[in-house]
Amino acid sequence: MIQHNKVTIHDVAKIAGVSITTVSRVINNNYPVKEATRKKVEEAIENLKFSPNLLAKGLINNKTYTIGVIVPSIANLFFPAVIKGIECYMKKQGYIIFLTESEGLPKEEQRISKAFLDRQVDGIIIIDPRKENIKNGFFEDISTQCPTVLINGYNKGIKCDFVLNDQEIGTVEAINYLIENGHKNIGFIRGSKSYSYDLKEEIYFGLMKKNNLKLNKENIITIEDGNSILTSELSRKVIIKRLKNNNNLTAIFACNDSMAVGVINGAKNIGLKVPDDLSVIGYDNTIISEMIDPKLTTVDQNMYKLGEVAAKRLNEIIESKDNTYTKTIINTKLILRESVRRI
Amino acid sequence: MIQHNKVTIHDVAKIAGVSITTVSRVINNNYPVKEATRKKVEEAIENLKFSPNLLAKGLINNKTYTIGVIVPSIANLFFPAVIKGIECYMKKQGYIIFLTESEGLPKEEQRISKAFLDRQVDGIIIIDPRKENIKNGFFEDISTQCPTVLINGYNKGIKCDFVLNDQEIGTVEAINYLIENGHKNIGFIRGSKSYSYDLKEEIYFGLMKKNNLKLNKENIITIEDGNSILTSELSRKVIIKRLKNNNNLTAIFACNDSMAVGVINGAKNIGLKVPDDLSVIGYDNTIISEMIDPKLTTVDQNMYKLGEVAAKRLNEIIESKDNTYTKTIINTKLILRESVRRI
DNA sequence: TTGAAAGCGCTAACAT
DNA sequence: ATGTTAGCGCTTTCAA
Repeated sequence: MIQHNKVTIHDVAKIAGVSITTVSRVINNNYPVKEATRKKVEEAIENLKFSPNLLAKGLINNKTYTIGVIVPSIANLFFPAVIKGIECYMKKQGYIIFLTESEGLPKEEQRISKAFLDRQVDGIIIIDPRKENIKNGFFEDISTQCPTVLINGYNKGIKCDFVLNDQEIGTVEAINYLIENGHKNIGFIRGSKSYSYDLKEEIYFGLMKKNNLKLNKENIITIEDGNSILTSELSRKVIIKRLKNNNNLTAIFACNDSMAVGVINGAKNIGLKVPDDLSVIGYDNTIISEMIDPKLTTVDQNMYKLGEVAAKRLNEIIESKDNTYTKTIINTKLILRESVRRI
Repeated sequence: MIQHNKVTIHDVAKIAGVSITTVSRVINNNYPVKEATRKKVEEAIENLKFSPNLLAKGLINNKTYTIGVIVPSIANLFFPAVIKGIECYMKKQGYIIFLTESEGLPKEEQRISKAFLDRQVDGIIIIDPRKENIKNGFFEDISTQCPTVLINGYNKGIKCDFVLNDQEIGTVEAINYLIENGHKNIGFIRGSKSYSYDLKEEIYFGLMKKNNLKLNKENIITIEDGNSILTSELSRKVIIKRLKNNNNLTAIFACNDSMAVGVINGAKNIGLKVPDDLSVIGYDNTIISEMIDPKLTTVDQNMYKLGEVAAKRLNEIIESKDNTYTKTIINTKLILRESVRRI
């Protein structure tokens, strides 16, 4: 590619017949410039289609109007909503976003964070950060070098800014809803490794106990990959096996919508009607919950707001309005649709 | 936020007791350095946790290892797959990606492109670029300033690099498949404004004619927004209306999977079984096509590959291996699942 | 109101 | 093999 010689502030100065200092003053409008001079400079800028090199500016100002965002995967139904929330907010502040996928690998999170730092980003947001990197102090370290906000990850005693959805309340509401509707034999389907699944399972146990409902290990169904393109299909298969074996369940709580979809399809496959024969409740309120038949009753994670609030918080840190570490909880909301019935 | 003083090449030089030039040489490994000196420098780098400022490097080298990607919307089922294709390829080459949403607005595409240029990106990829900005020469102009590749947008006579999926063949195969399966009354559902819908409709008309099938204006169903969260629901409503009015259709071609899902759900709502009473074929092969019941027969757009090929092409341009403009067509593939039956 | 000059952190001749 | 110096494109003292 033959690179055109980029026009610089020098070219503008030459054409306008002034010094580069004056051009800079016109551009940034931060020192008095005689009106006539300003006109000349503005014309030169216009004619040459000059636009300042932000690398050079960044080098001096220690400000790039750039932030970095790390996400496990973008080809997924809910992370994009969070990202959208971040982007909409930051865009208004004049920022542009580096977006990179970690594929859920702790080492990748580290590599990417460093790549961001090298590029002098003004801030970093990590969506669904790996527990490992929270616990080992990696993000605490990054936080000291650059404003950082973690979305949907948390560990006590770690000095970082956290923004979380209220998984606890969300899960409680969902499972209580099943119980209130007369369900006693409630299954629980989850992915293998994530703080989120552990937390939800804990709550499930607690509520079952509290309501004197039968706790059966067989009712906990775990699939390997809870968060990929395969999740729905894995869930479908496993649920068919489970229901064929021993179907005493009247309802299932799924840790996310993809699993819920798999459960619904699996139930259909073996001739069970949802919600007539089996009630299903999901988590996340992704777009799929509107598309599936029956429409999915699920917990709205408020992903967009999660992103927006994290961005807002990041902006505060960047602008030094606040230098304490905070933990912000975003409320969830149970969305009633068609996949749960009263028995 | 209290910014720590960042450690620079000077600090390393001081600690190692050498000049900054020597440090630079060790880092870039491009000039001979005595082994002992190298050791000293490497130790200093290690101790200070030095990492070079890429703004400064970029300023000199005219190379930022950064590319910009513009996409209409990220909260969508198929763009993320394209982006993933781009990211995976570019990541291997050491690049990092600016990702920004245009919300389908031509002015935004322009604003963002300029923001990228100001940040000295090494290249730009636009997914689903607005026709307006192709035709008015905007992207042609950008192409002269910076390596640029357009995905799924095209106009004759415009000097740009294009990467496209073969919508023509894809549509022909899909509709022919319906015809081969004995369908004669075939409906067509589309969004309102996009080159893509026009093209598909044209092909639909052509094939119907060619096969002496009845062409009925009523069989063309247009919904306002073909590409948003609302698409599926809009399609569901409109199809219910259409089928209730006058149901002579045995099959429907949907311009994308979201519409197809709406059609399937609408059919179910009024007691029609898919594919027993109505066959449905989609376009895109998004994740939803596997999740819906029945699983959707659709055209695989090969979104990942689309992104990958565009990235590869961009890389070629950046590395000056080629300075002609090319048009690359990615083949599509009909994916047979469960939503079409022979009659 | 304007300009000269130093310098942001780095690289690359050029010199030694 | 190593260091000195100019300079990438810009901002900001300082001086005029």
